[in-house]
Amino acid sequence: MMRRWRDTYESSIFSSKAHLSAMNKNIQTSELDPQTASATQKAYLAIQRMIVVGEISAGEKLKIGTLTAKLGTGASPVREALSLLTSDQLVERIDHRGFRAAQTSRENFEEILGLRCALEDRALRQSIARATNEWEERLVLSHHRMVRQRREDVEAFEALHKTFHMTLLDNCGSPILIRYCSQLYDLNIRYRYIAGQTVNYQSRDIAAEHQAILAAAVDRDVDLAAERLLNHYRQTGAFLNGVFSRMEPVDL
Amino acid sequence: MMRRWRDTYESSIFSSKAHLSAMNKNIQTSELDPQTASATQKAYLAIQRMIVVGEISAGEKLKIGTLTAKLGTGASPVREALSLLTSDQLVERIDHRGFRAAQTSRENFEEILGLRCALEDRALRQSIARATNEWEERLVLSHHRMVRQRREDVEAFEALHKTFHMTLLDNCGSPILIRYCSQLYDLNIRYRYIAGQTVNYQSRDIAAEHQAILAAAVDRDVDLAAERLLNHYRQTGAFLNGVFSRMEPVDL
DNA sequence: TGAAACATTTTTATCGATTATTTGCAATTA
DNA sequence: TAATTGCAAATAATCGATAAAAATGTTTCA
Repeated sequence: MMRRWRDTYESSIFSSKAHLSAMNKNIQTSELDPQTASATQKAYLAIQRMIVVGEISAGEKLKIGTLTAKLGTGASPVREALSLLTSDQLVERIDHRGFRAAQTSRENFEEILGLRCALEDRALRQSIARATNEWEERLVLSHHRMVRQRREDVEAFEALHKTFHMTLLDNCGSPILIRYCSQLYDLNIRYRYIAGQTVNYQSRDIAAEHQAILAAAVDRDVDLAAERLLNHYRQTGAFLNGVFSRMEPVDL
Repeated sequence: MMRRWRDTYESSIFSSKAHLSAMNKNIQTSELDPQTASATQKAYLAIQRMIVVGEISAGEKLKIGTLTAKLGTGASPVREALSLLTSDQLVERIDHRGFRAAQTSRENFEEILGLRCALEDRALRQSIARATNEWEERLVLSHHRMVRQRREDVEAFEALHKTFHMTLLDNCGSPILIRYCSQLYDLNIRYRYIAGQTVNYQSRDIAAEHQAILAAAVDRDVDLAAERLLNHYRQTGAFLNGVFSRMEPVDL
């Protein structure tokens, strides 16, 4: 019995939070349980996480030896993971000189913000234009799960937050666009971690903003949803820019 | 004497055609001569080329063993190159089942075309908005080189064609956007090769279209240049779609 | 004193071999 | 005959070791 290649890909309404970090498809979406995951997968996720949350700081050298020791795996998987992360713009490679965590800068942050707004605007509009009940339900569900999550567990919340935002877009029917949005999301989050999570989300009512975006999307009001989404990002962007202004350039 | 990391990156007006295939920065732009290039670099370029020009057909299995034999290198570089190509959407990876050349389809082609128009429009507008003499001169030069190249040498022409199109965009000041455009360009070219090079460029006067785009860019007429560029792509898109309609779905 | 040349150490890149997984085939069973 | 199971071959993933290159430190000589 010939099994089709594509059968391996599976997607479920009840997708786990682990799916997420893998949304940009550099690694397989299925098989993410610690048992079966390949060494490369584990290394990819581990290093990505370390860079995004800032455990590895910008520009830091990523020595193969150090990483193999820390991750308890060989050089090949680490190397492959780093190659993958290079494509995500989280790691820079220079021939014969190895890898390092991508540099951060004000310009880079603003580039990401601007591109994100442009691409997510497009994706959201297409997503809503192609809306189905199935998508609408997934959206409501992902929002609910995000709301329910305690804010104290930052990483858990961030995962659900990403799921919500990506669910908004994932009905757009354009896998490449989704991938780019996912990449830009991760790059952006990294700056949020740099600014410090606690400081963030103070004066604004983020929950209300999310609720409003959800409502507009469910109403299938394309313009309103897009406006609210971009506003959401731009406000966060302005807030982070304010934080960065008060930081030493070196720390950014 | 402490040498700064970034010094390795260099960019010159007189960039060679080899730069090009590497523009999406998965591999190093410098050090591309066959002597010093790393095994990974060589494998990346070789496999990318084979997939883009169709020597490796869509969906074809990419066995590590076969590739190491063909490229005369070990498994690690091949594996790393394939990982990189996965991020370029030219290769699909499935865990424990290896790699294969990305599938092609009508939807995929149209997705690429649409995204390309959206992203290049943005990039071109930014590029022109930030125009300098230096950029203008590079642009004229890249156009001249493309015009001068004999059409018979398809690969040489394609390289210069890409250089011209990417030069149009590369003043936009957004490395990530450039990278995405470069990726989409390569994905698109692949479909041109599938349609067959000879058939292409028949009834239209491509040279005139290029000339017109160049003129508008040099005049710094943002709207006109963008309109002409998108038109250029849409016409090519319509042409290819016509070709694909007459092809068996299997061959696409 | 300072810069060049050399040697030493560290680190990266690559290879060859080993292990784990999947696939295809054949035998078995309902 | 169709599905299932078990086995063997093929292939992918990973490891450990080696070769190549870069970074660092030391000496030599102007």
